[in-house]
Amino acid sequence: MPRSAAGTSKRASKDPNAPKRPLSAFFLFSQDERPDIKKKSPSMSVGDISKEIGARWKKVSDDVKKRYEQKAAVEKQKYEARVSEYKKSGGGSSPAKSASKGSSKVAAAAAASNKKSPKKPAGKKSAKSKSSEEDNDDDDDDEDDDEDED
DNA sequence: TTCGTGATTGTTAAC
DNA sequence: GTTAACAATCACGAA
Repeated sequence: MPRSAAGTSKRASKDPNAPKRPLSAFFLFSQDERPDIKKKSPSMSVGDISKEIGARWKKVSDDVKKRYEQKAAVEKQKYEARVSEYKKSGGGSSPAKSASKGSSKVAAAAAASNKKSPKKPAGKKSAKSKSSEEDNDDDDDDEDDDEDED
C-alpha cells in the first residue's frame, strides 16, 4: 500500500517544532547495519540497502531483536519526556517561543530545519545529524547541549 | 543550490 | 480498531 500516496494531511496538526519520533528497533538496527552493508556494497543505493536491512532484520535472532527493542524502549522514554517538555513549552501553540529558548534541541533542530527546509514541516531530509553531531555522546544530553549562541 | 525520491519496518497518533 | 504518516539514510536527479 502506498503510504505516501495520501496527501490528505491526516495529521495537519504536525508541528514543526514537535520532537522527532523515536527510532524503532528496526531503525536502530538499520543504523548499525547500514555502514556495514555500505562497506560491503558501496554501490548499493539507499533503497537496496534498505531491502538488505529488511532481509537481515528478518534473519536476526530474537536475542538481537530484543536488544534493539530495549534500546528502542529507551528512545521511546526519551521521546515521551521530550513530548512532555514540548507540550509544557507551548505544545506548538507558540513555536517561536520554544524556538527562542523553550525546548533545547528541539528548538535548535527546528530552527536548523527551518533554515534548511522552510517549506517542509519537520524536514523529511533533515538528517545530517551524524555529520554534525558525531561528537555528541549518545547519552541524554539532548536536554541542554546548545544555547551557546547567547 | 536545494530539495525530493526511493526502500525498508516499526511505532505513533489521528480518526 | 484502522490507517497512514513519519522516523534514518544518502547518492542521484530534477528544477
